[in-house]
Amino acid sequence: MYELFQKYLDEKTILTDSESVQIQSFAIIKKLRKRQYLLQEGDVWKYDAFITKGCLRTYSVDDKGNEHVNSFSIENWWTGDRESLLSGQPSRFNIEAVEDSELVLFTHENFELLCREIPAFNNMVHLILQRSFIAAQNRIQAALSFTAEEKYLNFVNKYPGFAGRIPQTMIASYLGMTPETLSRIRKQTAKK
Amino acid sequence: MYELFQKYLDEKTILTDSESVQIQSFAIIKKLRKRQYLLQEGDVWKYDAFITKGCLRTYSVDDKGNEHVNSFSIENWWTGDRESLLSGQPSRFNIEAVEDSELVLFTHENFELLCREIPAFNNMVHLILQRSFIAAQNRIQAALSFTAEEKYLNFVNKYPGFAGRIPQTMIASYLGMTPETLSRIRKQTAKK
DNA sequence: TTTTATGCTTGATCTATATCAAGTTTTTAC
DNA sequence: GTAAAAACTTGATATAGATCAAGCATAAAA
Repeated sequence: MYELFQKYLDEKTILTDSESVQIQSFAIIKKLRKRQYLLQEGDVWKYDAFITKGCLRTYSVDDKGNEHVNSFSIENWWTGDRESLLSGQPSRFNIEAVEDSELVLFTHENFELLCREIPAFNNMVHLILQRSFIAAQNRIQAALSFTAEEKYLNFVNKYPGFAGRIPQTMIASYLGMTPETLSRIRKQTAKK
Repeated sequence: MYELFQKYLDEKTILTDSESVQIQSFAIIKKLRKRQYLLQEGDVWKYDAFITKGCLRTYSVDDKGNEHVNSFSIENWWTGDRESLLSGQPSRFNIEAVEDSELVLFTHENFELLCREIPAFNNMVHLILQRSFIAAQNRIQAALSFTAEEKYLNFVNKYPGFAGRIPQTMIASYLGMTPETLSRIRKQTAKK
């Protein structure tokens, strides 16, 4: 479904026809069934990945064997492991499809070439990165200063629709609480 | 002390003489005494700021009047409020000098001009942003999954030298715990 | 140098959330 | 369509860290 990515590009940038063609020529379409992995811990991540359909989760496993959900990504978002991409080191993360999903991949080499040759594309990428950073800052603040209930309400408010399609266990992990706590919070807030 | 910024540039990029001159021509030197503010909540932040000497803290104040330290920045780092810069909206943050400090400021307009005209400069900025994002991701993980002791040890390990020059109250706030808890942790870990 | 403010430590108690455990509902797989 | 596996709920108990309070140490100010 490359058209969905094309639509995204059209919304975010102004490209000439030949630029659009060049971008498309590098695109790799990838489909994942639910529970399939896009990336597994220990592998080096070498792509820039845009999601046209579905939902993925990025998580790590700590020394004690506990999973920690790092992020969710749905259609019209990007995913991947920026740290592994930048360092060339094996990833600490797993990226798994939460639903059947479809992606548009670019090898990072090609992606960088597009950034160099197409200023509008470069600007778009830069803007996404800035927004990601700002979102990360806000999440730090929430993680450090919110109560469990505030974290959940903030999450639902910020990402409406996520709560419905992602298992609660994963959301609890993303918010840094146990599934039991999340279950109790949902019960309480439903009352109000 | 512009030379310190020049030294930083020389380490991070390769610039022609005329590019260096252009960059310097936009630089604004700013000195802050301890406890002076670089930015106050409600003001719009319009710069890119590099610290050549000293230490600053970025914090916000929540509804209940509690301060939350968002970040510390020392010499050879950048500071500012990216959210306000990007959105043009009043900042939620205060940036205050923890020590007497010296900075090199660029108005964001000039900074963007430098990014557009000097590819090496643009690459450097892009790299800094990527690293900042990765650091933010790691901090999220620490905030959500570490115990108070792990948070402190991780902080000391990651930023040796910070612990000595920043009041514990501020470090506690940065790590999302009370000063009392940090004090007890320091006592425990000192024994070992 | 003395005074005042600020930051740090320590103890006693409280509370939000974790953990453990068992039952129920929903989803997946054959 | 039925069995097995996940996911969710609910209750009882435990605990890390917060809060409250008071005294001590260090640094700024006068």
